[in-house]
Parts: sequence; C-alpha cells; structure tokens
Amino acid sequence: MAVTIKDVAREAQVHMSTVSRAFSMPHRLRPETRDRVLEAARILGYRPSRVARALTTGRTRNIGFIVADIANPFFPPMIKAAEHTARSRDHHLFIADASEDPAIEAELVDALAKQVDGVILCGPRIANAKIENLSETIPIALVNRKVTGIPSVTMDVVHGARVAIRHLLDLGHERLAYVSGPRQSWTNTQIRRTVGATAGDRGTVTVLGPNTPTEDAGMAVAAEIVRTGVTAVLAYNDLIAIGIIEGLDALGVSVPGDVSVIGIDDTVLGRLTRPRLTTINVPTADAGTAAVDLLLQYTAGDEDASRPAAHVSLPTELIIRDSTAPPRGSGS
Amino acid sequence: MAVTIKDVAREAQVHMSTVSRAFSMPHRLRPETRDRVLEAARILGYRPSRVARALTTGRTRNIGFIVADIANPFFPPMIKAAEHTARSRDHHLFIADASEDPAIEAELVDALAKQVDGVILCGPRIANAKIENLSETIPIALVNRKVTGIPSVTMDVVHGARVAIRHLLDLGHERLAYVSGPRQSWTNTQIRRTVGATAGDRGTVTVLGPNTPTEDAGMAVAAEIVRTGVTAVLAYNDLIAIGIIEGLDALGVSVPGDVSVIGIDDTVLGRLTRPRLTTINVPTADAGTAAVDLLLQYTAGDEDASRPAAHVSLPTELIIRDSTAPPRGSGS
DNA sequence: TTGAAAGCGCTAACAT
DNA sequence: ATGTTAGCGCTTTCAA
Repeated sequence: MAVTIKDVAREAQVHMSTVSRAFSMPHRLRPETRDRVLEAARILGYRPSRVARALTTGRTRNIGFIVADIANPFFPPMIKAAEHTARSRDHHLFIADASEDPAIEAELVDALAKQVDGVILCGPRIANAKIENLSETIPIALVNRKVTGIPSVTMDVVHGARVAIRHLLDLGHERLAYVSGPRQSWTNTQIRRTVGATAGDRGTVTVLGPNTPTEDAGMAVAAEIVRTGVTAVLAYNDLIAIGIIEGLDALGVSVPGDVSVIGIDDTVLGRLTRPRLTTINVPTADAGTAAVDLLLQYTAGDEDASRPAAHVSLPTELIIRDSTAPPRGSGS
Repeated sequence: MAVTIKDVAREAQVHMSTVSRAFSMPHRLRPETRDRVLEAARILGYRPSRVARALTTGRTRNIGFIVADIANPFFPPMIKAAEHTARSRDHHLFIADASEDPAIEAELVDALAKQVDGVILCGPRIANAKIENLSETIPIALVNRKVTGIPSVTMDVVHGARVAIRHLLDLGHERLAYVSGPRQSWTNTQIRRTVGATAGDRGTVTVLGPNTPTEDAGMAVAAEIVRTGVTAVLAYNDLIAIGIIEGLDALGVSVPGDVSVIGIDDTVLGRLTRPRLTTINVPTADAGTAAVDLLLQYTAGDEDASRPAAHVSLPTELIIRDSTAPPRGSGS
C-alpha cells in the first residue's frame, strides 16, 4: 500500500486531481505540468490503485473467464489468447474452473460479478434461461453457445461435422456412430443434429452417450461401439476419440483397420497418438481473442439496452490423418 | 452496481455497520438481528462489494498466478488445482502468461500487484535478485525455484533425474545426453548439475542446449543427438522428449531401438505417443495447491518481517514405459 | 488549466 | 449489541 496519488501530488506540487488527470486525461494538462507529474510518479514508483479507481468509476478493468475444465487441452490455448488480448486492452483476467458443473458455473458468475466488468462463459453447461438471467446482472459473452441477445463466438461445428461424416461416407462406411459429449453442451447438440441429416440415406448414425468429455469416457464406450457393429465413429472431442482408440485397442479392434475414428478440436494430442488422429480443427485461440473483444466492446458502450448482440462464427476444417480408412472388405 | 450495504441496512432497519458485521463478524450480533439482516440481504440479492472491501481492508482476496506458458501441458493441472484451492479459501485467481519472457514476467507482477494480496510465480524465468526485489513490494510464492527468504514449493527433480540416469545406466547405456531447457529455469539447473554427478564413472553425459521447452525444439535437437553418438537421452520435459522422438524418427533413428529417451513431467502426452514415453512424474496439481496455501499463510500473518519462509518439496517418481531399452548390441 | 470537495461501498475504531 | 464517524485512493463535477 505504498505510494498514493497524494504522495505524487505533494512531490509534484500540484493537487491530487491534477495527478489523476495526468494519467486519465493527459491532454487536458499543460505539457510542463503533465511532465512534472509523470516524472514525480516515476521517481516515486507510483501506480494508480486499480481498486480505488474501480470504486469510483464502477469499472474494474477485469474480466472473468469461466471454463468447464482447465485441464481439458481444448481450453489452454483459448485462455492464453484471451489473457493476451485482455492485457493488450489493459484488462486482467480471472480464471475459474467450473468442473463441468452447471451449478458451480452459475455460482462462479455471481462470485466474480462484483469485481469484473463482464464474464466470458466458455462451453457453458448452464441453461439458456439461466444465462439470460445472469446477463441481467453482468455483461456476458459466450463461447460455443448461442443465446439471443447475448454476444457470442461459436465454431462452425455444423460444417465440421458435415465434412467429417461425408469423409466417412466417401470412404465407404455405411454404419456410423456419433459418440456424444455432455448433454448440456450446445456444440454437442449441433453435432448430434447434423450427423443424421448428413448421412441421409447413404448411411445410418447411431448416437451413443451422453458422455463426459474425457479419455476415460471414450474407453468406456468402446465396448458399446463394437456391439453396435458400426465401422466408423465421430466423437464429441479428441479426448473421447483417443479414449475410444485405446479402448478399442484393448478389445483387439484395430483403428482404422476395423473401425475408423474421427475426433473434434485438433488438440496437440491428436498428432501424438498412433494412429495419428483424424480430427476437426477448431480455432480455439481465435475464439479466446474474439470473445474478449466482443465483451469489451459490449461493455464499453454506455447504453446497455438495445444494442444488437454480435455473433462471430469461426471456420472449422477437417484434418485427415491416420485414424480413418475405408471399411474392411471394401476392396480398396 | 445494484444493491449496496445501505439498501440492506434500510431494509433490515439497522445501521450499515450492523450489516457489515452480519457478514464479517456474525457472532458479535444478536441472533435475531443477524438473521433479519441476512434475510434482508438475501431478499435484495446483496453481495458485498469486494472492491470496496479491498479498499478499506487493504486485502483484495485475490491472487496472481503467473506461468511461463499456459499452453504448456505442464501448467493447466497446476492452474486448476490452484484455482480450486484459492476458491475454497474465498480467493480469486488472476491468470497471466509470461510467454517465457523474464521482462514480461516482472512487468506482470507489477501490473497485478495493486489488486492482489500476493503473486505465485511458476517456473519463474526472472533472476533471483529481481524476485527478491519484487517480493519487497508484494508477497511472492515460488513454484520450482528456491530463493532464500521466499516461500516456495519445488518438485524433487534432483531425485527424479538421479533415478532416470540410473535407469539408463542400469540398462547398459554409457554415452548419455541431457537435452536442457531454458537457461533461466531453476529446474533445468538442478537437473543439469545432477546428471553428470550421477553418471560418475559409469558413463558420460553430454549437455545439449539450452532449448525452449517445446516440441519443435526437441525435433530440432534430434540431429545433434545423432551426431554426438549417445545412446540415451534425458530431456528437460515431455514436450522436448516427444519432439526428440519425432525428430529421431524422421531421421530414421528408432526409439528405443537405437536411442532411449526419457522425459520429465509426466503430462498426458506421454501416455499417448508411440512408443509411450518413459518419464518422471511430478505432482503439478499438488504444487498448485501447496503454493496457494503457502502464499495465503504468508499473507495472513501480520508481522511481515522475520517469519521464516516455508519450503515445500514434493516427491517425484520414474514412470517406466516404452521409450527406454538396453542399447543396441547389448546382448539382452 | 488547475484546485476544492464530494462520494464510490465498505470497514474499523470509537461511542453509547 | 448497535450506531457514528472517519477514512481507504481515486475520479469527477463544479469553481475559479
């Protein structure tokens, strides 16, 4: 609690309001005065108290960033990008991990609300209604969820899933499965709706799940995959996909020999597994950056009502690697 | 900025100081009064402003958590554990990514200093002197670094490296290499010092590097490994180890057939690569928890001086998987 | 262009 | 056991 605005004022022989201005509206000061103040501040090592500033202005210049699971490799690049972007706008980022639990997630928003200007919910697990609810208390931006009136950035998983299913179809697979993720995930719903429609009459898609988005869940579902007799599966994310491959392997089922597997997210993991994972790339870092920008822009305006909430959709792309191949006996 | 302590006071027909007490020292209130206040607060949806509270008490109940690279899989489990621990102590966590840059790291401490009670530096890249320096401004706790007078939690990499080298020696390797990490890393120094001493006259250890702790760096160093003619290498971390395996593979050198490779950290990645990575497990989540506890305990005391700084050392363990084997032609 | 003064929401002596 | 009062460090009218 060392040096305050008063110390600088005394040192620079001006009133504290002048010191304040030297930082917040430097152009409204005579250059000599401004320089004298800034110099005094430098000498004393003065940094304005963000806390005190927040109390008067009502703006904390902090952002809350809530994710379902920090340890899920999907999130770190997003967090990193968000933090860098926030910092470049002179904002700091609170990180919070909701443990895939909607109740915790909502509680986190409330807990953070008092010391942030807004909250970014990444892959929220709470219901739309609750989100609308919370957004009346505090500005919210969403990643991978669309709610009317609330700014959001989504990844075009519909396109991704479509391309993935077609890839499988083109390979000659006719019996497919979608291993779904958490029930509350918007992304999951999008994909689930897409897969059947895309297959059309070229193939059938069995939906397995819901599952927690973990490797373990993937391993656990392997037996069921075998039982259904499908020859290709699309998984909710890389973690599940990798678990499936391991589980299948343990069952003596080879990938892609017996079953083809596609993941989603294109995390580092996919390049490392053997076979290397065919997956859908989603621009997580871009999403982090976009979310921060969206929130700040939403937050900056003065009239909170009636500004149309912006939606950003980011492109996805199929990355074909080694976990997909024509079905056994397809003669290719 | 909705409901304040005054609103609650009015609603509950008491003075605002009573409301304040209902939250901070409930036992000093008559039960009926306390209940009335709490009920009023509940009805109005009141939450104390942490900002205003911080301004008066001088304690923000926030912690800064600075890491070299959020996207390095070594950190997320640590961040997650730290966040959970902090939250259970009613603290919030600022996350910041120093991009492996000492200057940014120091700047981050300064930037956060005004709105946190203390900062946790994970795998700091800044010099000891600078850390001592900063710690005069703001309480600091360290992960993977030891500085006299500053609380820290370290992983026992000396033991880990020793066991790893012995494993290699026992396998029959005599020409070893240590592929080092960032020069500023304390862990790196510890390991570097240990490897040679452990090999003693049973083998030679060539040190390669320094390197940035990334897969790319590992790939880049593969050629040099081949050139030195060593048959086994210990890498600064899993990322580099995995890069080395890839790089070696690209050069037609097989692991562990021609060269054995050991990583450090035991991140998820190591179980996924083929061959699966032999590595040293370090308890990153425990470190996150311990660091928060250490900092809060350091922060809680009233006399800042002369309290002996606590040091916590966490155990490490060699995980033998498939990337290590006897050297070619060892007859086994 | 600068100073004076009020006040952000809360806590912490100090009264009573 | 509860009310009064004085700030915490800063920004922001309002004056000058």
